[in-house]
Amino acid sequence: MAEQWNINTVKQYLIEKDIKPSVQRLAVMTYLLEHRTHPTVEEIFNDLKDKIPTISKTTIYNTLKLLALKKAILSITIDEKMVRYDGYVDRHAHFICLSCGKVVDVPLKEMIEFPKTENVEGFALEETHVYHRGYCMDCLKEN
Amino acid sequence: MAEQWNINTVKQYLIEKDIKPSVQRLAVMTYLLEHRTHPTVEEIFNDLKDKIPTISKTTIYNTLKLLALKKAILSITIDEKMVRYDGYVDRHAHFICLSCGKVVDVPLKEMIEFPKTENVEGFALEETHVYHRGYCMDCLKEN
DNA sequence: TTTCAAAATTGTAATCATTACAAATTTGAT
DNA sequence: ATCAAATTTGTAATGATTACAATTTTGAAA
Repeated sequence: MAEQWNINTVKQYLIEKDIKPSVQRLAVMTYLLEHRTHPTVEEIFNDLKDKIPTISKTTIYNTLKLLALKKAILSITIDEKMVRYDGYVDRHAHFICLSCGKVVDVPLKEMIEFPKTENVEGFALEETHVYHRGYCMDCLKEN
Repeated sequence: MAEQWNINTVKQYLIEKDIKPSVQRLAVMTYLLEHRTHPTVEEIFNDLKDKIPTISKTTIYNTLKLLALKKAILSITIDEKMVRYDGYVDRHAHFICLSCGKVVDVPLKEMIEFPKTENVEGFALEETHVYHRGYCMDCLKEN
């Protein structure tokens, strides 16, 4: 892993993004930086409630909505059932395995070119997502 | 509109895609070819029940799932709440207005290059989607 | 430090898209 | 005309997300 996060660097990151760094927000943001699995609300909640027993699922929802609004994280709609979240906001694509549901990052260099949002006329663009669907190696081997 | 569809050409299209053309499947497929609004299940159901009063929402769900599986249509997960559907399966991107929820097609020529799915190593890729989020002209004018 | 209003968090109840499932209907080959 | 398989349908269940009101925390001013 290229970067190393501690409580102060994460706190600083949130402040830069105009987010007041509460204990819960720090925990969610840190979780997403340390778990590059594109977790769901359920997964984040289940893991965080061990460290912060009083945390509620509504707070996870509120926090993720705020972090995404402030562009500190990405919300990923690649899965038809649940929204997934990504703590890394640099440009990259995503892949979901239609068999096991796993979501992984796809480096940009494996694509010809990331679409230039600036080139779409007549709209004020906020974000662009590239999603791939298919079957991962692990699932392909099993069948 | 470049293409003109009638019941026979749609029937032929379904057969080509290995889908038995029932009345309901023809109605859903025709609806998607004639309404390029990326409708939801609710919208399709509400419009079709006038022509086919006995049609059920479950059939709409079943049919859309089958059509998407056979790659006769696209299922679009650009909207966090509901899946939307597109009767056109040629390569193009989508844009959703974060204000009014409208989903429109974005021609490929407005992007540098559509990502080449063949270039992603280690996965068997089925589909690739490019989604843009932002604000449409109509909503920008109002604010 | 005390006070107090604004912000944040929490728990519960409601919403609503989607799915499960079993019954009813239709289809198509014999 | 028969009958099994495929399709359609209606209802009930599921489960992610949101609404909302109550509680707690924060942080500035006295």
